[in-house]
Amino acid sequence: MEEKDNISKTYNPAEFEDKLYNNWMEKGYFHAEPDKNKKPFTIVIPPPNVTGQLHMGHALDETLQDILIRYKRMKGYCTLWVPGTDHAGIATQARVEAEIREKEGLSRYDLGREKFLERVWDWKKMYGDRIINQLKKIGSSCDWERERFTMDEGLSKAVKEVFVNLYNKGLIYQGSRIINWCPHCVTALSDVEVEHAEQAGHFWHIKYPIKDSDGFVVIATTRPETLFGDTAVAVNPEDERYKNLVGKTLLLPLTDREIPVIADEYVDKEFGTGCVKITPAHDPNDFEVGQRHNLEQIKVMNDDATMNAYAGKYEGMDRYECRKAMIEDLEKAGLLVKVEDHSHNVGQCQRCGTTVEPIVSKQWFVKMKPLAQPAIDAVKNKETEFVPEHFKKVYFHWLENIRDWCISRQLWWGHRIPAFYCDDCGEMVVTKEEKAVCPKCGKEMRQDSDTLDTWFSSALWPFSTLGWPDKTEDLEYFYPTSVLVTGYDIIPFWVMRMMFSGIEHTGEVPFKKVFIHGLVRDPQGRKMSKSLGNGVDPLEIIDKYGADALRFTIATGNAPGNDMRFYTERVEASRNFANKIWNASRFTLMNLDITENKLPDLADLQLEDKWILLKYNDVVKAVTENLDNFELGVALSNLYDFIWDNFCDWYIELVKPRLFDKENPTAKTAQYVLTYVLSNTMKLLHPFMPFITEEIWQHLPHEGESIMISSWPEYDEKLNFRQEAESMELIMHAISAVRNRRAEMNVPPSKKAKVIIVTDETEVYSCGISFFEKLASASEVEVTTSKDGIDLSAVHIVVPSAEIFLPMEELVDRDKEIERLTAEKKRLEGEIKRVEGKLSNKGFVDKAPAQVVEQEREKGEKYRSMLDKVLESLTALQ
RNA sequence: GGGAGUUUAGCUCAGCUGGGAGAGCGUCUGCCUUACAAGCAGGAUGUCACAGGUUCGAGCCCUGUAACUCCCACCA
Repeated sequence: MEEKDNISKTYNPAEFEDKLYNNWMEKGYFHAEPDKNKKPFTIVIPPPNVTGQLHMGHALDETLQDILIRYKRMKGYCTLWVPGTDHAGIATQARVEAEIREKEGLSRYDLGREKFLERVWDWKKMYGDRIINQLKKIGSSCDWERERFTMDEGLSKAVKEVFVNLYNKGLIYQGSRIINWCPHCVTALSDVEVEHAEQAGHFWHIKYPIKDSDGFVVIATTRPETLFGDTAVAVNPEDERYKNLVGKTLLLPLTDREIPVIADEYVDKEFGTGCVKITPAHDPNDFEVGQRHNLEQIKVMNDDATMNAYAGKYEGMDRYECRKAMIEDLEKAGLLVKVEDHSHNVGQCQRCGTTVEPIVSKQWFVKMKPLAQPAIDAVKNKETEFVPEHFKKVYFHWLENIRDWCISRQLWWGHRIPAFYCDDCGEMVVTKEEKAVCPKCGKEMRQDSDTLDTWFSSALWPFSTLGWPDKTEDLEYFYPTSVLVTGYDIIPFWVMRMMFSGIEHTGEVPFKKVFIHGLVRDPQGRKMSKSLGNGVDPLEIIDKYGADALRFTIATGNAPGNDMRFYTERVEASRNFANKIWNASRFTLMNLDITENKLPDLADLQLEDKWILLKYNDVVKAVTENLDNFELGVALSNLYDFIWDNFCDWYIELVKPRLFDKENPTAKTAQYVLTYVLSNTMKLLHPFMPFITEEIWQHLPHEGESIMISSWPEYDEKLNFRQEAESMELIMHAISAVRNRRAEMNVPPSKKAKVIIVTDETEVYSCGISFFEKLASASEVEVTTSKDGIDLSAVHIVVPSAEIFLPMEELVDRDKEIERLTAEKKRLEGEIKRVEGKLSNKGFVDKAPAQVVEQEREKGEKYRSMLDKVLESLTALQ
């Protein structure tokens, strides 16, 4: 829209999106500083991984946040949207390791910790901006001056502070527990990082000979290779079959070890053989049994899941190789009783899919129970509310069943655990300092080589990004944040952990609302994923259809919290909507010779002006309310309907005769109304479609620099032209009815016909004469109160307020007309019957609200009067 | 074994606190009407999963059933 008379005929977003975004950035509209005269509205972005590339999930997440932020900004809040990225420990490290291995054939151990970390930082510098630039493409109005990274200096400080605090409170501890070990990533994982999948496996029944006897017991196992770590066989104390075995000694097959038979409640008599091999170092249940019976823990695997020396001749084999080999050996030795098919749940590493090994290991843990309770209470007390509300059930379910959080990772990329050890005396110190000296022997201490779970730093994101632990002005003003926007899949990883962290460390909930959305799926309903290759690249969509079209698609067509399927066809429809807006604006601009944007003198307003202003006023109210209730999709469809159906299809058409008639004194009024309504509608639409709305707003007469810092339209009581709008709608209804009849009779628009309107509302219909001429292809319009002199066998249309006659004799097919009127008669009779049924129901009349009853009465009257007219017409035809 | 969600037009989905079933896409008819064919006008298509219940009135509330999806869970 460079020049008023040189506006491109179709919407071409590539021409202006980047230009507008850069301008917004240069002007500093995204930046926020604490402003005591305004209320704060804060969102922190769910930080995407530095290694990541923008996908549809991000596009959805960012769009929703941007809608809220832009809306609140226009509403006059001091709005801050904090952007940033996450270091994503495992993912990033794995990525860089793979690259180095591929290009140089080296492993991270070849490089050493320091050199390797340099390489990761190089990688981060190179690719860290990529995702940020992609976020900009969809129009995100983040305060880029405040961009943060989970491993930058300030956030690292917060991480240490939290670790030391929790340690001092006894909420962080080190312990040997069964953890999930990924042999591929070579690190411990927390429970949530393990995904369970049903897998077909086997149940091997193996004989364990009883010492000094010919007897044996049979145990059933799905994991025979852990046999080398067995330190007992357990039976249920109530199990009569095995009572006399308890206390006996068994010979562990393939080894020269002896293990006892013990009794423990944990064993289910009904399952398997009723005898369970106990491997405390490789199974969480066995671990607990082992604790109760004071059994030795024998780890039989190395960190890469190859067998260690305890496996004897199988040492060095991979766990599955070993399994195969030992089963063969057991069979040869006659110790294998049988093999059954058995499917069971197997844990897999969320990142690489490798089957995790439960393994006993010394790790750091966060004690969860004391932290979980306040986080549960805060949601119960509505200090933080979920939208949609039902997601709080998921949240409660997690927190109520929570177990301690394993936070140490055997990775190099991440926050190093601030614990130091003295190699001489074994002393340990936890401190925020960079270095530590042994308090006992004065020797320089060695820092723990492990790093923290990435989510440990993410959990602090809402306050660490605002300067915590320092008491900054930002923290004071912007915290707690207003809304957190994220997908339901991330509730256990992140939402929950931010909640208890915020409450524990700042004494306040980190956000007042959690706005949960669903997942973006492919047209078959599958999750979009790299391996399936079914992902749609948001950047390609933006290139082709524009960011606004993508945003529209994503923000509409589904309810909050539900998954959505992504169809390119829907983006096309969205782009078409943008094109519609574009052309309506072109039309407006082409017919404009005013330079001010203001409401015209209300006394000059015509019927259609009042109608569109009322509709506009209604849409202001609806959109505002829906945005306040997080019903973004509903708000957007309010705008879609208003713009397309009301503004374009009706108002522009209604106003054309005036605009094109230079003599018409109300032509200017129409220009003012067009400008006012269009310009304000662009404001309402701006949070959803920021680019096209800015572009159009700039070309219309306006005040201020940019639509994005203009003020949000408000409902205006003086535009509430209810009665005039009703009159206008009578006319519109009649026009539609005439169009309908003409279409049914296949009358081309070029063939004009006379229209005679018989009505009591002559004043109203007289106002509508020009509309009938323009919109209903009328050659001449006569408005009268009497049917005298009208040929009643003409085409006859009955609408609630009038009867309309189209004297087009050559087109009237008598039989068809009778058929149609008979059908209409039937329909009206049906309606009348329904209404009368209702009204004769005493229960309805007595109990339904008076207003509803009155409505029914009016309907009844309307139908009866229409029926009379139809009957009259039928009589005349026959 | 627990928990959650979904079930509405051919497809994908809306339907706010219960008061005559909607949109987009697709489809059919007619239109290149000086903003827009990425368009205009008009049309067709639904036992709102099923069975009960509450109510004057149920797509919406309650109970149960079925199908699908997802999450959680240590039966070796």
